[in-house]
Amino acid sequence: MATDRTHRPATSTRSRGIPEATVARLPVYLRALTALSERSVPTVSSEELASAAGVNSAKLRKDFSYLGSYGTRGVGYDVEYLVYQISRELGLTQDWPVVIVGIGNLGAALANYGGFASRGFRVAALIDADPAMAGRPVAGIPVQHTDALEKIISDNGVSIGVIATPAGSAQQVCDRLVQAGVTSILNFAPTVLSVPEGVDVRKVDLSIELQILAFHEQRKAGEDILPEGVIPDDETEPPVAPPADTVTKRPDPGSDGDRPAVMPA
Amino acid sequence: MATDRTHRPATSTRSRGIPEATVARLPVYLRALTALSERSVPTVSSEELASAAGVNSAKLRKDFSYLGSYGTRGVGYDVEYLVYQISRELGLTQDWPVVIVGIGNLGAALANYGGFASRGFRVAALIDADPAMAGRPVAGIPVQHTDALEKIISDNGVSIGVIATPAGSAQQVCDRLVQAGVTSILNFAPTVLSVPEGVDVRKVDLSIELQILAFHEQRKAGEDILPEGVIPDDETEPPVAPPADTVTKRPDPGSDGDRPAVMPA
DNA sequence: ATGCCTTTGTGAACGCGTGCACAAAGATGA
DNA sequence: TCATCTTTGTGCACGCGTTCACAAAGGCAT
Ligand SMILES: NC(=O)c1ccc[n+]([C@@H]2O[C@H](COP(=O)([O-])OP(=O)(O)OC[C@H]3O[C@@H](n4cnc5c(N)ncnc54)[C@H](O)[C@@H]3O)[C@@H](O)[C@H]2O)c1
Ligand SMILES: NC(=O)c1ccc[n+]([C@@H]2O[C@H](COP(=O)([O-])OP(=O)(O)OC[C@H]3O[C@@H](n4cnc5c(N)ncnc54)[C@H](O)[C@@H]3O)[C@@H](O)[C@H]2O)c1
Repeated sequence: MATDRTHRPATSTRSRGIPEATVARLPVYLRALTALSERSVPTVSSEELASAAGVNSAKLRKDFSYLGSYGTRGVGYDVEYLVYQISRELGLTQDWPVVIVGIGNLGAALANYGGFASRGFRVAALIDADPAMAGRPVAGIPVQHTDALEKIISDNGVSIGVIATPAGSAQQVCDRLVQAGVTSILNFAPTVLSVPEGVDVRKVDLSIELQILAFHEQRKAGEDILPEGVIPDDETEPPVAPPADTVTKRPDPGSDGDRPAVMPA
Repeated sequence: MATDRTHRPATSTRSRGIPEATVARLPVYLRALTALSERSVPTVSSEELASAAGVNSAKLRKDFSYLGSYGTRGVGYDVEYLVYQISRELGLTQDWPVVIVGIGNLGAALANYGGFASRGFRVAALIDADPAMAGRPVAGIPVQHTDALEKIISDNGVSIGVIATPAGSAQQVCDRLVQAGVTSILNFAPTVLSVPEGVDVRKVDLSIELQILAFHEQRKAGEDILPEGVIPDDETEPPVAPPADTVTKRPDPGSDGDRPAVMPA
């Protein structure tokens, strides 16, 4: 998963009784169900659907139980009916205008993404700070300048924004989006966005995903070489030099009023 | 979070003692630490770093405790040293050749992504099935035809592959990658990939992210209308038409194998 | 009707992840 | 050397999420 709910530990967790983990799986079920629907399959068992969605059947049944009892024992679930129920639960029965800010390589790719409009999401506008891009159509939609951001959000009643600007501009763009009324943000920039309570932020970070894969990859390689648990589990320091001379202990306990240590927020 | 570890419940979970949740946060810490390092900040307290990374300080300290005791009580953590330790733990001290398959809108954007090479990841090759793209340089790297996939993987010792092909081709491409020796896959196609044990798959799914945001967005809207907690916490059916007339309870307990209810998307 | 067979819905147990709160460690200054 | 102050490292408790296992429900055939 490239995303990761930013904050709201207790709040969103109990979102109306449906566990967050379940909410995250509903789209997956929906996709599988839609495929079945297109093949005119009338019903599916939890086992079959779970297999298609790549999850445990008990988990799937429990997930559905949060929505209500929509299955028929001995038979399974009605595909069409379930598609509707999940769509409704996810809020997909209504139209969600979305704005994409930062129409560079990624932003343009997102704008061209077909799966975007396929489920109730509509690209209401493409916004970029580069004056040279203003008016230029991308994916059939003319790019508008950042100056119009607030008006666009307001006029279209946009509540979901996608940030695809460089990291340095992300927080600033985020602030403007939130100020203008956006309450859900999908962030592709490699930055931790800080938003006021009530605003949801999900992030997609390619770099993080690769690093997580690298971690496991390294483990696999390590295990191949060291099938035995040679040194128990403590190769922590041996490899490199622990804090000693490098930069760590700068010899000067005195005043040093210049470099104000860290002092972040 | 747009990604989501596909399977391996017990296996990867206890990866060498470091919890999966911690592994997923290490890249975030690393990014914050790198920024501090560039500003020549020598040390940080867990509180400051946690704030920059957007997490709880206790969580951060516990995360670091899995790597060893690298902090100094009363002072904090040595930035440079921690950058090194985390990099090593994530396997970033080595070079990871990566191949991107499917050089369309998204694949091209990924190829152009600078943050790619910044941390030990190197785009070893760009692969596409379209003969017309063969040889065409994208981000300075010539696109190669799918026919050469196996040889490319093998020659470069690639163990990480990125799939950016249409959903329909994803599983097939995945199979070839795995067959050729890739053991970690980052999948951007909206499909559930099935892979043999030992292969890691992480997925990035824009559509799912938006749907999750829509769910919460819908809740927010609903709460605005119903400020009071009228019915305690069980508005499961009241809000919307429960199985009754709409399409819900198709009035006919008998057969009726035809057109079920609504079917939105 | 009745019994069999399939599949749901969920109680209960378990494990992971989170966050509090604090003892211990170590730096700093007298 | 000793007291004080800061910040780490972690024991502990709690809640969410996962999975097992099974009773109950319902379809279907006889
Ligand atoms: N390209 C990828 O595959 C990829 C992958 C992961 C993450 N990202 C991240 O996504 C973001 C965009 O990547 P990219 O490759 O498209 O970069 P890019 O440089 O091609 O595009 C960035 C665009 O944002 C615009 N922009 C800059 N500041 C702005 C502002 N304040 N308001 C509005 N628009 C502004 C620029 O004019 C430009 O068009 C970056 O943060 C990058 O790290 C990209
Ligand atoms: N564009 C986005 O923003 C975006 C967002 C989320 C998900 N996705 C997904 O990413 C994938 C790619 O999206 P896109 O917009 O770049 O599509 P695209 O059609 O622009 O590009 C797909 C590319 O894959 C190549 N391809 C097809 N079959 C192949 C095969 N068997 N082997 C190698 N290459 C093959 C095609 O030649 C084409 O160049 C799709 O699955 C899409 O659903 C895209």
